[in-house]
Amino acid sequence: MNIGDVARASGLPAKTIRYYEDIGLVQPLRSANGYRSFRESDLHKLAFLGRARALGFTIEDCRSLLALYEDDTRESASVKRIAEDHLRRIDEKIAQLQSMRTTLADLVQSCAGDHRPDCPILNDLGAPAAGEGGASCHGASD
Amino acid sequence: MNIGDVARASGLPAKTIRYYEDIGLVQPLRSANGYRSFRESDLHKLAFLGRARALGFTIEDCRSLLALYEDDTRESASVKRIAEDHLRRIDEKIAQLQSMRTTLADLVQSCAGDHRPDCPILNDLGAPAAGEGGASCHGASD
DNA sequence: CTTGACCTTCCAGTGAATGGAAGCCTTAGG
DNA sequence: CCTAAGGCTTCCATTCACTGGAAGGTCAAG
Repeated sequence: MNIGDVARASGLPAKTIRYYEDIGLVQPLRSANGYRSFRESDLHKLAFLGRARALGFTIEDCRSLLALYEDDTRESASVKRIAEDHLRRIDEKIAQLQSMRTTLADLVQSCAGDHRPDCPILNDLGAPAAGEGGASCHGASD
Repeated sequence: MNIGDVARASGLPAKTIRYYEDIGLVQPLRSANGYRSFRESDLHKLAFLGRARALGFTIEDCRSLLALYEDDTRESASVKRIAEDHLRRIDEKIAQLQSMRTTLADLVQSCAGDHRPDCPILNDLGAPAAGEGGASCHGASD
């Protein structure tokens, strides 16, 4: 299979597949013409990677998961640990976003959104109201 | 004020403040020795930026918000539009993370996490169970 | 022989910083 | 006067996971 076939079959862009080869996640063979030649097992790996990435695992997590997947002496505890760590990171992210969301929704709600310049959103960003409802949300945004 | 003072006062790392100058968000003066010299108004802007970033606004959003902040002929509708768009993006992100979370929590819950190799998490990533609970979560992860 | 769809490599850019190296400036102490 | 510490400067590289694009080789159909 050439890269285009694999892209269609796995749902991953060809660019991404090349990138995954670059960083050593898959090692397709090469045909005489220099084209990548993917085996079934490569396709299977790529599908695995696609699903793991869709669940938000980092590339390094994916590398570990793939190694465990191919290791029949693995302990499921190792897999679970990675998944639990990731779950925790997701929960943190959700909490952070929800905190932003609360503050932001308040601000949006309080803004008239008309032709006049008065704006509680800008007021808050310029100098958060002491005590209640300031944009005092902590933590990075990404 | 030198950059260190402003960093302490605004809570932003000096590196970040230099970066904000680089991309034109603040324009501190320079002292004879080449050091950046921040006015009160610069500090105020940086505090504004810090709060806007903490709410997850992008740098480009911040640039627009800052321009509106300094424009007394603004219409609050312009501000509200930016905030509403951002709120929508946050909601999308939360929804996406929650969908991941649901699938992942199911998988984690179903994994024994012991010394044996059998692992529903890897099984699912390797070939999602048809019908129910596959890692069929769509959309990018960042 | 040409066209068009593939494929290749390499380089650059994304967002929003962050880390580090190499080197000037300033101030306090000896 | 010399030195050491700490602050400041610039510039370059790195992060993460791709993505876009240029320049060019390959292949099958007409």
